[in-house]
Amino acid sequence: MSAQLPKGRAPSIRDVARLAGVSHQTVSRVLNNHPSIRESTKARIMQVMEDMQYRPNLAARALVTRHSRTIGVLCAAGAQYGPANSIAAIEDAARAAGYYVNTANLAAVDPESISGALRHLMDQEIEGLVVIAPQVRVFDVLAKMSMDVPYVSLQSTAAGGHRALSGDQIEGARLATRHLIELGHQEIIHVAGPQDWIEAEARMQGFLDEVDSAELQTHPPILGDWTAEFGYHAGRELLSTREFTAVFAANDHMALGLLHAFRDAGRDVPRDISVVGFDDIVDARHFCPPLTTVRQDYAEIGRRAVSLLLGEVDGDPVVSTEPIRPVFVIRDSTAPVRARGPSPLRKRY
Amino acid sequence: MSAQLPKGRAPSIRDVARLAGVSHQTVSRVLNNHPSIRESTKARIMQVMEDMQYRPNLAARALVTRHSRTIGVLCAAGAQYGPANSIAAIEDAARAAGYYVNTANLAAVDPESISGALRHLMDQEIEGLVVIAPQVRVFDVLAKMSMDVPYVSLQSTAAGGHRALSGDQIEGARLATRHLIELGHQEIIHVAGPQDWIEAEARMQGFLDEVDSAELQTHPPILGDWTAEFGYHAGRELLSTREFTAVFAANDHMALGLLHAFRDAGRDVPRDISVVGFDDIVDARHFCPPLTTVRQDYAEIGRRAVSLLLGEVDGDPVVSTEPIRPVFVIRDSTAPVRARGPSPLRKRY
DNA sequence: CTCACACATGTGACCGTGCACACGCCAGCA
DNA sequence: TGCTGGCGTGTGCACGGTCACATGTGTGAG
Repeated sequence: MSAQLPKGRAPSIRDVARLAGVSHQTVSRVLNNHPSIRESTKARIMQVMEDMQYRPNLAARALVTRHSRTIGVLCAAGAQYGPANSIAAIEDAARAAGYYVNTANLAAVDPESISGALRHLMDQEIEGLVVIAPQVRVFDVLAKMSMDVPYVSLQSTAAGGHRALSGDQIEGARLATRHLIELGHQEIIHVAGPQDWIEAEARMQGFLDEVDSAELQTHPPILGDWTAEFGYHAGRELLSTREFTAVFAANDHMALGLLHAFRDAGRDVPRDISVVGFDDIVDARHFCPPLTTVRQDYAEIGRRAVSLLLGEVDGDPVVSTEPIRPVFVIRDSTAPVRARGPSPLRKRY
Repeated sequence: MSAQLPKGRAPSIRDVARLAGVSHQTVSRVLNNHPSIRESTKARIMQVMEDMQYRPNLAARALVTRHSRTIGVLCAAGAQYGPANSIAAIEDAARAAGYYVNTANLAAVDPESISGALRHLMDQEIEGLVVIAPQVRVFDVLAKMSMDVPYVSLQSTAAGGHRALSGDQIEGARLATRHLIELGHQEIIHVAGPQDWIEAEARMQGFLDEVDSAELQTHPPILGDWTAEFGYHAGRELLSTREFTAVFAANDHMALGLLHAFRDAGRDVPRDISVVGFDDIVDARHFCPPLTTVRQDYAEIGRRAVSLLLGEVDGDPVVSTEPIRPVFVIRDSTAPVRARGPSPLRKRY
């Protein structure tokens, strides 16, 4: 039997208190499970709450405690593979910890929209912030705004005052590059991401490191925009202007475009050209040919971000910052370089 | 010169009022731009707000008005192409209208997590809800929970008490199917989505409608799970058990898997088999071959959802429910059926 | 027997905002 | 002159929680 005293309003702790024959404060203590409450009282109150379908009013609680139990997510490119997966994981982990998540997707990355989105989040009195906006620019704005909540950035490098969390981009890129080198490739082109993306920078760094340590000639990387469309045009361009036997693309989408361009030009992958991607998006294994790539566990990164942030919020230190190692996945888009044959490079040997 | 009276606390309307030499209520009136305020007073108060960097406290406002200016998004499969794009658009549109968005991603679709996520959203006193969870099951739970806020569902059919918004799935499927029929295909297989997805159902319906009206023999559709992986296995299976010249896949990912399977088996697309997808994901034009598919404007659907919802919330009726027509995109994965040649179907003619 | 001290509970103020209502003032009208 | 009514503004309370402090009760030590 449910007793609903108030008509339109949802029941408050005072309504519960009245029915349970206690003061509102005692009810509050039950909610915050304060130690010194008689077990029988507690049980009775909880029963009444159940009956009335009582749900605490978050706004009221936030007003007085100045804690919203909400973490904010600032995200550029929310529809992209990595971010989307991280966000889903973040929400899941946060909800499991009793936290709410509020996401602000950046439509553009000008300072105006960044600070707008940030204010939007701060208005909610968020207690922590996850930034999945791997452009350098975003952090400049962030620095200016003197954030008074802890924040964690994903897919970027650590900088003043916050933690950064990401797969080891450099290591991933080195794995990919080394693989190509071990297959005998000497002329390797890197199709990178946009210059101001921190991830793009790291992947390029890994590539250059590895090429250097193998003492190969370095080709200037091509700066792309992550899209398959760009990969396609870059591929066509490359075929007519450069000599190479392998391409390392900074993500799988661009790799897809490259495959397309090479196919259009009648070049066989991997016989004529080897291609490596990055991310291991779910579709990558069904590309033509199935793509050799570097797998990143974006969901894990999201989960870690939450536990790091919540640890900081609740005071726990949390030090499990063991790197998230990328996994190299070999499929059919890479093969040993051909010593002979109608290769575009034949004339050089 | 910024005058900050309170030390730790953020300034409240009373702080602003004190500095401006008015009562807190007058400040409140400025915030809610009440008509009868002297222009000079208003200007002075706004100046003080600026100086103090005043930001209204949403929790306090929500507490008293019982309006949070937040809309909730309940979402299954948030990392999928369509939903991710819709969500980004929803957030954008909502923010532009001064609303906040709170997203709850469903990890699983059991009644338990659905109602949990829903309660989570209701706790925030959301004023409207967008449901992007196209499984029938979700709506059963929703119906049971006697929602007291208006809600709009995306990618599903209208049912009791709420509006539904989606691209015209049936029309899209008919376009795809008709295209194949016009190319002369008579043995067309449909690889559908999961049975309990409303979209999957609609696409299948469109397919069947069109096949019926062309008086072709109907093949039983194959029920898939939207993934490329499934498409791949389905493709292998099909080749060994059925006779057909074309496949209509209920989404692009499954189509990708099909392409892969056919390629592996040495069948040429589109020469031997035509394939049509659905969604026009950004990568589709770089598939091998570039995929003929049905484009859906998920962002537009998201935007419409917001304006519909906000119209209902604010009392405006808003009737612009002109259907969102899908666009059929012809690329290279479809071709006229071959009258002769080493087709797997030759023996039937 | 009394004092101190935990335990279990109650009382009242306060968080920042909006709302209902009251107030003073001035204009228009009978 | 007095009454009405709108304008611009102020006063006090309510919203639903939490916090600081007060209160009453039992229990063991001195």
